[in-house]
Amino acid sequence: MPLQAAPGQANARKGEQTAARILDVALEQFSRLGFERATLNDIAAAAGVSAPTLHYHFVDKADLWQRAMWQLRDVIAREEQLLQVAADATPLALLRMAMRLFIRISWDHPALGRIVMLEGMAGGERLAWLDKHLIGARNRRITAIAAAAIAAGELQDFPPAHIVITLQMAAASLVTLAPLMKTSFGINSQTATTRAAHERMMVDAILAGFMVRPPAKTKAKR
Amino acid sequence: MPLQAAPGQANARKGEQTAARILDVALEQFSRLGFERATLNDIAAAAGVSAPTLHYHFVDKADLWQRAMWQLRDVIAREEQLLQVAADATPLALLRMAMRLFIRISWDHPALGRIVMLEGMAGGERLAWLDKHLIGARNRRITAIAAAAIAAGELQDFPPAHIVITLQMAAASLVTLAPLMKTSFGINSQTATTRAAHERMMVDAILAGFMVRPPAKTKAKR
DNA sequence: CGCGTTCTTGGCTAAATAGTCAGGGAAACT
DNA sequence: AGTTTCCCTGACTATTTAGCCAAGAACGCG
Repeated sequence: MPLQAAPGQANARKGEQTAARILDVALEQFSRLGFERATLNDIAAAAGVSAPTLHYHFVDKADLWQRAMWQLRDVIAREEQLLQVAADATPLALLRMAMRLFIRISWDHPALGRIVMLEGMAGGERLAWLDKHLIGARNRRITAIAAAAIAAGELQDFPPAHIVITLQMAAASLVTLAPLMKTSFGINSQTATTRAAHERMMVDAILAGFMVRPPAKTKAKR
Repeated sequence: MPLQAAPGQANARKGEQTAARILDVALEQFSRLGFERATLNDIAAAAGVSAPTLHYHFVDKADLWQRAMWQLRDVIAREEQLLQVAADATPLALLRMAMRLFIRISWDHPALGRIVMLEGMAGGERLAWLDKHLIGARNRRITAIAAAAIAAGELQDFPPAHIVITLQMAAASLVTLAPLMKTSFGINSQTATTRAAHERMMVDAILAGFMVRPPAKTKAKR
């Protein structure tokens, strides 16, 4: 069940435009509030339509949720593609690349991180859907990369799944918890400088910490 | 607004017992589902009382939420105490200690991590309350420790707040995202072995990664 | 036992929410 | 212009939810 047609089409039927607008709003609201906290009334209002319009374009609240999530499909597919292209690099290089991609996605599409956290801690059918259609394959692929890096002696020997989840959470933490950062520290997570500092930290500290202590030394970067 | 009396008292009035039972259930449900997803009916049912009983013991849903959260006060206070006692250790040692404590709390009181994530990504008045009464002082205290460690040349120079949040998220990730771990990897996060592996990883990889590369070498641990 | 206090409940209200439906307006095609 | 298809809405319903109240049950204490 992909989207009905390519978006942004010049002469897209009018309905598709409003459907797209609704989906944008829905993704935002669902990812911020979760499935039940987000109300159809609010989504409709924010999209500039009235409530029954939602039921014209989408059969259900659940259907709307799935369609909204499906928008993220392209984002993840693109990531997958990039990893595919570089598939002959060393596992460690792949992992570093995956991490950078994850940070980029976290900043450019913060909804994804929020959704994964929200549903990942709640469990249930929506998590099952996400695992099946959005994040499962990707999680397991990156985990396989980590396992390969361990087997190649490039990474310390910890459970690969632990490594991957921890890296993901660490990478997404600043953006996903943006309100907390603001409240507790007065820090605005969305800025480019914050992102740059975080990316540097993830590579130079976190990923470096996972690497097997080098025989001699790493390429001194700073 | 502390709890009405010391719990566990032998001849605690009957009402206090049920109130305590309600608070337990409420903490669980609120932390799993968030404020609005958790319903008073469900909480009452799970606590074995009928709905109006909640309004006898607590004025409001909001009041119930705050009281439920307040239970975590002791947990955090105890942590604070331990850090206080060791206040003369090096900043790095303190930070390592704080991390270990955080991991312990994550496993023993998983509700805390869930709440921080839920409200920390949603923002709003409840996050403000949490910051004021539960996690704000603690966040800023640990951040100060990190800053001291940087100043002492023990830690790489990244924004202390970034370090602290990232460490916390990494420490709590496995337990907080237990359903995701189960769904995507078939891993049960709650087990002691999982926890042990995670703690080892946090110290040997993550925290080690943050440390300033030693002049010669670290005390080879393994 | 008698009586007041503490605790709990069934039965209610008002508000909000997901979802339905018939009708109307706009666009497109003939 | 006429007509068909597409798109949207106002007005409704059923259900769920937080919260209220009066009555009664359980308990403690003289």
